[in-house]
Amino acid sequence: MRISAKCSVAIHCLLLISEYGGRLKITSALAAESTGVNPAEIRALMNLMKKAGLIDVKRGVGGAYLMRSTEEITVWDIYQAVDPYGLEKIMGIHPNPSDTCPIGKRIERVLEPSYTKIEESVMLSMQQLRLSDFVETFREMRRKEREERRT
Amino acid sequence: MRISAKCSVAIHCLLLISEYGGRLKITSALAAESTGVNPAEIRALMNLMKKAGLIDVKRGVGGAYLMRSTEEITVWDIYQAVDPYGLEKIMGIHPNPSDTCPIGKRIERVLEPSYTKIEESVMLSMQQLRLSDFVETFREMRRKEREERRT
DNA sequence: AAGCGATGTAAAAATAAAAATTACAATGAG
DNA sequence: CTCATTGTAATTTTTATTTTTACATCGCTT
Repeated sequence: MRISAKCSVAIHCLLLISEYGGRLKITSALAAESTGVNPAEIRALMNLMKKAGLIDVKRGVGGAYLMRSTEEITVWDIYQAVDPYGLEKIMGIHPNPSDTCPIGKRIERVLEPSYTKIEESVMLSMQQLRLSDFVETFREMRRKEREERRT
Repeated sequence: MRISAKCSVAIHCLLLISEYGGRLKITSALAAESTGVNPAEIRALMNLMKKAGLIDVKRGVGGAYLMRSTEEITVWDIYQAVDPYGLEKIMGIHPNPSDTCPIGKRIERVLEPSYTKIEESVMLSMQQLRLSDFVETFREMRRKEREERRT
């Protein structure tokens, strides 16, 4: 799992729960198999989503369950739960500017307001994407594939 | 320079050119001193911006110069020049999903359209931010500081 | 209440990405 | 021709992240 695919893995897990949670018990072993990611990492990820109130994970018996409808879970909710400092990765600020140079000593404060704007627009677009959108895309995809096979 | 501060360093360099390029020759050594980043990295960064047509860098004699007005250089221009794959860092997709699991084998295609939307919104907000905005913020900041000192 | 299949989580090890450094050929003005 | 400088490749170092291992804990089930 390079360059933070955390959010993708999290969505993958949520889709497993949403689409197969009724029939199968979604354990870390099952999700690990499906995602290709280590069970311990899956457990850590699931645990973060549990703490954020998105899912419930049963100890002892095992299994994960949605705590909200798929319309009530946005990508922003997931992203925040699972990779809270992720956004800083696109726009980090260099840590050792000169404190004698007029630009250097102000650069952080000069960049900050604009970076905040960018982050806000990411937040906004993530808030507009819901787990239900992925569910629909997935189901639509299967439907089409089935049709194709019939022709 | 951790977690891709490339864009920040690039903006820092452009501000040096814009604000002090008339009086000083902006060399990699000078920019390295001001940013706290290695001269070789500065040269690489400047070279990328040169290739993107944002600045001109004189070989032999040295020095960097803007090729467009500060209004005509957006953060998106800079970001694209300097860190073209940067956006993938916020939303990477896990590389080894199961190809037998119904979710696993479709996950990449399920995620992609939404991720594209997010990237487009980042692009849009970066396109709305110009180098001139940073110049203004910088000058305004100095002006206020001078005023404060007078009281 | 013992067994069992799970989770939660810490710690260690491995891996990969990114950055810093070094080095030097190429450049072009004077 | 000299000199300060760029362009760039190669190497080393550093740091972040992931993977793995391990095990205490949990709570059904029998």
